[in-house]
Amino acid sequence: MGKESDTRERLIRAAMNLFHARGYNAVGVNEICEAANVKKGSLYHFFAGKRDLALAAIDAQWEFFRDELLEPAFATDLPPLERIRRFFIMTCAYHDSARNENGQIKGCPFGNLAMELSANDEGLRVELEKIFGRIGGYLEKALAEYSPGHDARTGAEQLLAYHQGTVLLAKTHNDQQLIEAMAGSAVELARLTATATT
Amino acid sequence: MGKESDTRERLIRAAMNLFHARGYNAVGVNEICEAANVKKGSLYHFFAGKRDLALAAIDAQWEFFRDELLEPAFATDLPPLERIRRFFIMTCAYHDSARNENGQIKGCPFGNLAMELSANDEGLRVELEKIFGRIGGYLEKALAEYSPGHDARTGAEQLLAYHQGTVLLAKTHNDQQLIEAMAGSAVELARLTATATT
DNA sequence: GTGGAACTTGACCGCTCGGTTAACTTTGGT
DNA sequence: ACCAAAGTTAACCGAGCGGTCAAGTTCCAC
Repeated sequence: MGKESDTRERLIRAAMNLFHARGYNAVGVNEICEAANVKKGSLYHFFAGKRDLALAAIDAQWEFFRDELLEPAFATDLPPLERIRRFFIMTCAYHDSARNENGQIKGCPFGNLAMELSANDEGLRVELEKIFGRIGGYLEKALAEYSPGHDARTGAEQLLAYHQGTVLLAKTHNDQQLIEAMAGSAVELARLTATATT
Repeated sequence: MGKESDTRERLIRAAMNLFHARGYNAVGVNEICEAANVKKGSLYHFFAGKRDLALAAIDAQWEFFRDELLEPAFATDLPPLERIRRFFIMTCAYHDSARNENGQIKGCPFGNLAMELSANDEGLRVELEKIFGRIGGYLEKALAEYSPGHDARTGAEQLLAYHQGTVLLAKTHNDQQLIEAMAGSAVELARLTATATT
């Protein structure tokens, strides 16, 4: 019966959750192993080290983020700009439901790691850069559909920055409502750049 | 002759620079002591611990940020919205000149720490929240001058989010030019919210 | 059934972490 | 000149870090 070991998956899931909740350097491999109910030797059987596990965790986080947030938010049942609004609203809802044990908002899993690790690990920096590029792709597609022929790429980068900044502020204030409150201005920002002269 | 020991100040300066360059958890007290040319015992003579030193470093960073960036950027020699543009441009120039040894952009000293520590240390979270509030105050003042009677507070929060997100993206792409490129849209965002109906 | 790879386990490694201690030197008030 | 307080120094913690290893167990192809 295809009951292959799920050790590897448990490790990735535990690492994903712990890194998101508390950051890379604040979480030790022992803690990850305990959370995954896996002995440390097994971790080093499947992964070259903590950093390698982090790469796998980032990948898993991306798949989760794409399937649970990006794809639903940018589904084409709504007009383009309303998808962007929905992206912000769903981000707010997620952060509300996925708080830490201490009641603290976690923030963007990619933004958190990008801030903590970009200056220390070029490889991880590039990996997170790629993920931001993919998120930007969703925004760009919506903008292009809203205003064909315009420079959707730049507008997407602006909206991505606005989204990241909003989540960072929400985390710092520990108030996810801030994200939803910014949804309207995000849409206006999108409309503005899509109709700019340049 | 008033040659009081500057040990304490050297520690704060070293901690400020190292925490900004590589983050809180990635930097050890030994490294800080070496950089400050101070023995560890002296650190614990002046500070209760690493966290306490971090608080002092955040305070020093704030004074630097205020004097070198905020005050010059928001000087009233320019009209309100142009001060906001100058804030972005000066942020870009700063990040260009203050790169790490490895050529990597450091990012916002407060945003970095807020992302890394907000979920782990409520006290530090509140401290960084206060600093964001002060930065927002500068933006709010400019917005209020541009459009008296409007809700400058909300607009300031939006611009602060946009600024933080821009710096995060610049750090992740390791390209400070992105910040300057966003200056124009920041001004448009400011104009937009200052003339909104609500 | 047997052999070999995949996987698991727990003991163990060197190292660095944040922090402590006690003895010493300097400093400033009286 | 004296003394206490302030500051400095180097040796020293226990703990936890990321990582290793060799012996065991499970699993599957043949």
